[in-house]
Amino acid sequence: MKQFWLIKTEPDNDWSWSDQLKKNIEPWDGVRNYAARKNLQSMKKNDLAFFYHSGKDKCIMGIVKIVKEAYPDPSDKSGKFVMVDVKSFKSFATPVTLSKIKSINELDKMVLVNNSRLSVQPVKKSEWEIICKIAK
DNA sequence: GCCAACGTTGGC
DNA sequence: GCCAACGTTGGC
Repeated sequence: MKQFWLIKTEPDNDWSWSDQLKKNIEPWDGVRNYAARKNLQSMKKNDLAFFYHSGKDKCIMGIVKIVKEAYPDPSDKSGKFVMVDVKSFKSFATPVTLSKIKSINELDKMVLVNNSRLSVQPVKKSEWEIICKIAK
């Protein structure tokens, strides 16, 4: 069964949606958190993930597709952490902001709302569909 | 193995 | 720029 995710990035000093669009396929490296790693390892090829900007924007910019499942992250010397490859999939006509998400009752259980610090989060199918509807 | 102290993240 | 929340570290 296909699963849904949300991955976060800081567009100013890290990686932005426009960078992602330029590159098309890009390894999602640099995750150094065990909860996030667990989620990365649960990702399956062809799963979809929201691409979220933290910091100034605080909105979901679009969707990426997982094109390669978890494999060792070469930027991690300890060899403990993994990364996946993601491919640009769809750009939202209207980015979905955090305040919008918070204003919707059905979305108040989202990990994004309750644990904003986790950088790789699972998203429920129902939540996914609501957000896609908003973004068109 | 517990837990206090510290550092980092991210929304406001 | 502040601070709350959380994760990690390290001493015991």
